[in-house]
Parts: sequence; C-alpha cells; structure tokens
Amino acid sequence: MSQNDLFIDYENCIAPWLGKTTKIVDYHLQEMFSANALDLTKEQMIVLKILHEKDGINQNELAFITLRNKSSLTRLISKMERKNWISRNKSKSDKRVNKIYLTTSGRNTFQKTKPVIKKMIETIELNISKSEKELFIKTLQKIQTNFIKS
Amino acid sequence: MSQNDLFIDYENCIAPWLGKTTKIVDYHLQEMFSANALDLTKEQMIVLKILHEKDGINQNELAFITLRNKSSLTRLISKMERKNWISRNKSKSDKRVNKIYLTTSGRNTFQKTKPVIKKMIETIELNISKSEKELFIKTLQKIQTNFIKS
DNA sequence: ATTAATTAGTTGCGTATGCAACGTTTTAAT
DNA sequence: ATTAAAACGTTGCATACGCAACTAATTAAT
Repeated sequence: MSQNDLFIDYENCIAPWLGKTTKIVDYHLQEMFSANALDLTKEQMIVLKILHEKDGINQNELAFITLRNKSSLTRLISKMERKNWISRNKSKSDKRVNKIYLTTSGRNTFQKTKPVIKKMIETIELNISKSEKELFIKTLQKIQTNFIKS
Repeated sequence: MSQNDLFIDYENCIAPWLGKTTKIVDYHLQEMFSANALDLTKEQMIVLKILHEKDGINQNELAFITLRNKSSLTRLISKMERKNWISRNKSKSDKRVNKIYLTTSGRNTFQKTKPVIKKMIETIELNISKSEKELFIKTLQKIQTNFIKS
C-alpha cells in the first residue's frame, strides 16, 4: 500500500463537518436552556419528549429509542426521578421491568422547553429553504442507512 | 399566545436528525477503533490530527480549535500524556503556557488510525454523490453561520 | 514601582456515556 | 421439575464535558 492511499482530505469529508456542527448546536441549545432558567440537559429533554408521546414504556425501550446504553439510561432516569419529573413503576406482570411515567412536574417542564426548542429550530434553519432542508434530511437518512447496512 | 404556536413538527426539523445521525456515526467510529485494537477515543484522535498539522501549540489554542472548554482540554491532554502520545512543554517566554507536542508514539498512533478513518469516511459517504456531498456540507456551514451571527 | 486586571492552566463538582460484571426474575431446555 | 439461558435493570470503572473557583504568571494602570 503506497503512502498516497492514506491521504485523507478532511476538509471535503462529511464527518468532520457533521461533528463540528452538532457540537455547536448542542452547545447553543444548552446555553439557551440556561438562559431561560431551564435546569435540564438536552438528553433529559429528549426523554421528556419521548415520554410525552409514549408514556409508560420501560427502560430498555427508552434506551433503544434514544440510542443509549441501558446503563446510561438507568442513570439518566435516576436523575430525572430525583427531580420528580418521572416515576419508575415496577410492572406487575414482570417484576424485572420498570415502567417509566411522566409526572405532572415533568410534563410541565417539557411544556416550558417548547418555546426554547422552537426558537432553537428557527435559528438552526435560518436561511435554509424548504427544499434545501428536505434534501439535507434525506442525506442524513442516507448516512444512517449506510451504517445499518454495514 | 395560542396553543398552536407551540406545536413543533420534530420529524421535519433538522436538529433531531442531525443529533441522531451524529450519535450513530460516533458510535460506529468508536466501535471501529475497538475492532482494530486502537485504544483511543474520537476526541483523542482529533487532538492527534491537529497536533500532526500544528505541533507545539498551547492548550488554549487547542481548546479553541477543538471547540472545547479549557478544563476539558486539560484532562484530555493529561490522559494523552499518560499514554505518552503528547508532551507538555512549559514555554520559556511565558511560564504560564504549555506547548503541546506530539511524541513519536503519538505520531505512530495517528498513522494507525488513518486506515480506520478512511474506511469510516467511505462508509459514511456511500451512495452520496459529489454534488450531494457538497450541498450537504454547504448546509452544515450555513447552520454554523446561523449561530455565529446570533 | 506597586497595585489591579487579565491570562493559562488546574481542580472540584455535577452531568452523560459505554463496557463488563452482577443480582433478580423470567423463559427455554432437558 | 430442575437446570440452563436469556432478559431487565443496577453498579463499578473509565472516558468526556462545562462551570466556577482557584493558583501562578504576566500585563496594564496608577
């Protein structure tokens, strides 16, 4: 294998741009939460959102949906339980399973994040047309598929 | 403000797709490092890459380039120093400053990551044409700009 | 020249993450 | 029916991250 085969033109590759952009987005999202006195992380917000749509699912399902390791989810949920945003309920039919429910407080918190999320989305999508956005998302989906297939 | 103003159609928004895709990419990158017996993280790899191009910069510069908090960089560098991949050298002209240099071992490690990175990039960019890729990166740049301006 | 402000880097604390090992409970296999 | 295997969730260990407070060194201000 010649030395040339190992030349990588990083500037024209998707991965570095993708990583950097996500980092910037994540940073500003967190900053906006803080600025709006919302004491939660992006990860906690995502869990709130999913439970808002699908209350009562168990930790494994929640971990799968959020692309998280089950141990990571255990701790995430524990912190949210301490904040009284969710409750763990042992399933009657299967004593191994915890069913996770949003509390009223959790539901309220999620509602409070909505204006921030909305503002965030507007900022991200500034100057990006509908067709450009659709194409962009299509490419993202293609990248995801590339990994599922491999 | 009506309830409707707070409706968010997440499926058609960039942010969730972006976050999820990056998560998948990161996960598989880490997996490929492990599979190839490369005991390093994506973050360490990025530092190796930057030092490979710009040896002897200080921690603040390195933190800025990698979009990292200086405290985060301190610890990242410490771990890489323990692995003997980099060395901290106190600047003679300014005793506050640490200049960071790649060691031979660090340089070798970076070379070893190259085939993995190359494979990774090929996987990510499978079935994505040159023009699609360029458009995609342009949109990513636009998103970054949206935050710099705001 | 002395004092005040700034800068570079470190450390404590809290958060998130994955892997591997573990206990408990359930299901499958014999 | 007993044993083996699998599934669900937790915990220890290691990694990464940001904020705030801190030390040491340098620069600016008086």
